[in-house]
Amino acid sequence: MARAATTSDVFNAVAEPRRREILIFLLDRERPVSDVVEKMRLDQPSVSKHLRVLHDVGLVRVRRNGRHKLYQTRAEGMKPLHEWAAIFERYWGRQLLRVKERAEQMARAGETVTGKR
Amino acid sequence: MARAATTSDVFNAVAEPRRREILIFLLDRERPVSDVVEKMRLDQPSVSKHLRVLHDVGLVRVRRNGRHKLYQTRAEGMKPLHEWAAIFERYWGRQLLRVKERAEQMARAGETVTGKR
DNA sequence: TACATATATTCCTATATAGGAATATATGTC
DNA sequence: GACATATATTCCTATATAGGAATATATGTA
Repeated sequence: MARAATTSDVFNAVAEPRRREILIFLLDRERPVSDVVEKMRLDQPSVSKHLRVLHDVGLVRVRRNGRHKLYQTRAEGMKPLHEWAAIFERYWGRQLLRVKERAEQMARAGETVTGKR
Repeated sequence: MARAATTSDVFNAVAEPRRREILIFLLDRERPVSDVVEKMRLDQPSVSKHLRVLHDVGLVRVRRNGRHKLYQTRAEGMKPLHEWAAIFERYWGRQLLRVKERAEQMARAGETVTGKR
């Protein structure tokens, strides 16, 4: 099996660095595709393709304004990713402490019980 | 260009659903590969390969215990992902409000100015 | 309608999987 | 050392890109 499609979920969509940049760029206000092209220094078709992926997974919204299409990041779309990452938050301090404890324990054992290096 | 390597960063590593499952399974304590195999219902080589990716990006730690290797999630490794997702947090409520406002505005315009439906 | 501008889609290719199958490596025990 | 157990690596294949090139579609304007 190959990798899952980039459009299969938010996780896959934001795996691409360019798309993460685009999301930040479109976070504070809506902008036409041409602005993204200029900012990203990517060809227009590439930008359109990235925007399509982001739209498919609900990370941007679009509306037409004349011949422009205005894209903006849908911050709520990031919730699944944020909530998932938050699961790990409560383990940060705790785990660092435990690893440190074990390291010290092993260091003591090395000093007093064996000649282990 | 193809997609970036799964080992290029945390974002790419967690794009794979199985790896996300493994990370949760290994979050509270260290476990041998065989436990992961049993839990995930994947072949052992597949699990080893997933663990390799996770280790390469710093999302798990390993230590040998006899002929077992004990893996555990390194929660701190998730920080980059968590911090990046957190950027979007402050836009959640705000954006929802604005979109609602504009929708109402357009609705009013449709009622009073034109016959637009 | 003809034309310019803005954006999207299609076609192409090199690349990187994810999992299955087979095999290799490492460690413990007798 | 011989053998069993635990884990890792290699080889294989189907699949899905990401970007470049070319083209198609949509909209505004004269």
